[in-house]
Amino acid sequence: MTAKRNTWQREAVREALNESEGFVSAQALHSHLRDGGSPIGLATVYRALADLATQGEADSLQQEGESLYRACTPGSHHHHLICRECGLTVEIRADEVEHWAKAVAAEHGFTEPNHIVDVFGLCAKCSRA
Amino acid sequence: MTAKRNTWQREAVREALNESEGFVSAQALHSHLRDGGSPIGLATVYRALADLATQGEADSLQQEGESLYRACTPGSHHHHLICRECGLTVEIRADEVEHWAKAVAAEHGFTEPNHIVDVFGLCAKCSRA
DNA sequence: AACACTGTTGATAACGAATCTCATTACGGT
DNA sequence: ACCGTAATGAGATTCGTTATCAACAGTGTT
Repeated sequence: MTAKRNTWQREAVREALNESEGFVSAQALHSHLRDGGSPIGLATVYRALADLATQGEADSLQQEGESLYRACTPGSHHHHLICRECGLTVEIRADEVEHWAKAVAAEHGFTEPNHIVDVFGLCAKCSRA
Repeated sequence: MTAKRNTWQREAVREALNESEGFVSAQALHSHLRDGGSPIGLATVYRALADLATQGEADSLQQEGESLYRACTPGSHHHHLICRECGLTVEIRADEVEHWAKAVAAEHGFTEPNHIVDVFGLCAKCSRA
């Protein structure tokens, strides 16, 4: 009976992730938690984030050689519109793109298609500055 | 008169990149060059690849914490269909996606939209195995 | 062709993100 | 309360990438 246990650390990471606007790095999240008085370890934050991503409770993307994470609505496939400046993130559904990806893959004989689709830009607020 | 100089090292990297099928890491390219008898340094390979990417002669993507590079047709915006197994890569044009990305960005007040779009899958050959 | 100027190279050190180790802790069922 | 074992965490380790800096080599000039 290998069972997954519930620890306050995992919950702390989940909460901290939910409080964060936009994508954050594991290290940033760890610092934030420590600043908040939590004695949580860095390795644990990495593990918790990896788990959350696996379970579909968090999305991740790679930027400048590091992984960034963000809480997301579980069970729904979606993509992100991200502000390069402030990190503000909007979830976007894009059925057209899903179909396109699948079609393009099939067209070239590829199977089991995955895809990475992210849009970066400057949000309205940052555009004015 | 700050001028960029032509060295055999840069040319060697460009050639090695053109010979490679699919995306390769800087380290892999360096090993390949050394195996071929070239005494080129690792740092130089990194610099050359970064330059090529900046000049639009190479595309790069991040996978599992490392940057991969590939020669590409300069001046043309395109995306990639990549085999997870063997690395075979196909350049794909996708005007629909370009428009979609621009539209979605504008819709949410975002300006200067960039986007990352890559499709992964198993190519016909690898699908059979 | 010799020269000087300066961009480039490369061995190595340094850095940083992420993972591994392993003794200790603590969750969860009995 | 007890036990089995998953989870934790401080530190060491791995690994990709970048910085350092003295030696080198393109490039334009004389």
